[in-house]
Amino acid sequence: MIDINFLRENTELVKEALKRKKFKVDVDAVLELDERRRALITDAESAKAHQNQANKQMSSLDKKSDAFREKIQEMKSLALKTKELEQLAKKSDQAFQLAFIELPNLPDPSIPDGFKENDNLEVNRFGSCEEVNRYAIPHYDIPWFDEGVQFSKGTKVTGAGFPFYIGDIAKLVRGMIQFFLDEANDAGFIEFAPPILVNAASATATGQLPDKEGQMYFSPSDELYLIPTAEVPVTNYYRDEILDIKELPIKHCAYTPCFRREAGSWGKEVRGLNRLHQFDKVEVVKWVEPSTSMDELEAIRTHSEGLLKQLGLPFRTLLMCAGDIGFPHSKQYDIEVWAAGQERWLEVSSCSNFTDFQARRAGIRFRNHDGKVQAVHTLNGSALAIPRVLAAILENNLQDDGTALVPEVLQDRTGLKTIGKVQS
RNA sequence: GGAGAGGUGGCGGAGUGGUCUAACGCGCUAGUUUGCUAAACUGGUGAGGGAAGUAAUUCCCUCCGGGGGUUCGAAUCCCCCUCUCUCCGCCA
Repeated sequence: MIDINFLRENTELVKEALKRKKFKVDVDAVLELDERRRALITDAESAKAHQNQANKQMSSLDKKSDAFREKIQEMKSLALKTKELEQLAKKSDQAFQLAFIELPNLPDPSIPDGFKENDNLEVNRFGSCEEVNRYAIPHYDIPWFDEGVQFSKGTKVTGAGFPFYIGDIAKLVRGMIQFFLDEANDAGFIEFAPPILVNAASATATGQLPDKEGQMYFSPSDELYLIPTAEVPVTNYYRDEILDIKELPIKHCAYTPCFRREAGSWGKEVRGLNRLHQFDKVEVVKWVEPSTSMDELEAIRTHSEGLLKQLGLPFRTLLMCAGDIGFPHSKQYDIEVWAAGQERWLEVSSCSNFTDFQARRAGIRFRNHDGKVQAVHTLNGSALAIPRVLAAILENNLQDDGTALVPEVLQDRTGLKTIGKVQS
């Protein structure tokens, strides 16, 4: 959530900033609820204070005296009135919280305006997508692809979008996970192996709830959500804690499978590995001192870009426009890999600065140099999402004999130099 | 899954209806003393929210695992949930 004090004091500025995002909000309604809530809280608290004081006097009275009996009668009605006022205050506070939590984070001034894909600003590019590999074809059209990534078996066992990876492809997936984790470790991210089911409080803290309710798999009997990204359990590790400023920045990474319902986005654009309900991803997460967070965002972006460079895959980095970034995001880069067979860009990483939005919501704070408790800034980045990287490797690295060259950094980890069958 | 015991501040730990403004100890911190360190002594030491003030600050409300209840009044009594420990069962 944003800072309520900032909202009260800079209402117009907040309104203008939120107009840049795609979310419909009614700032005035929130402020009205806030005022109403505060008035009712003041009423309830002064009634309670009065009652407390009267109660204190009672302890000095003899319980058997008439004075005590009289006082009790008086107190009964006082208590009743206090309870009523407290109920009103509680209800109005809940109404406020409900509306307040629907306000998205403010977009950073440095990001471009816009609501469409081509409003995003390309800020970096590596490799060439014009220099066509004449052997490249879409990964799902590669003759041996169906054998290595078995959608039909996955559909039988689970449903669409849950493929089996077989043999060398499975090894390649494992090798990538290993490579990404090794790189993150080398960059100072301490590894987590987190739970992949989370409760509603966690999903709310990181901003998946209420905004993306329908996008997560949910187990009603346990009231647990399957994580859409490792960000959720990893960020919540420090929920409701006050961190020591000397510990900052805290850096963690985690490999997890990720689960997304992707309701309503099934179709031609999502063939093969382009979009799955379950996929593997390595995520990096940081908790930082607020003044450093924009630099830390650049560091995450550079880290993720470095992975693609080492894999030798062409990519571009987009600075996302205000209308295209997520609910809790302030600034976000998307990194897209070039899939030479499909001749399209595939998003393989999203690097985000949530500023203090997530941290305030999640109660992750630190004691600043003045000794005051303040929300940290949280950031995260995919480093990287595996199926689309796999798709890019298969497409971009196809050779004249029909096999695909395994990137050098993965060769030792997998024991493979090439993947697939030689064409007969 | 069954039985029992528990969950109190940063930590240990007392408290079984009003004097809890949570004792006492440890830790941390400021000061005094001191050639330095240590020790001793003295004071301070949480979070969230509300009101007033430019502000430093002051006053108030809430918080003893979570939620609900009883009561004029709950850390304390009742109900539900949850977690930890011990024993038993089951099990990758």
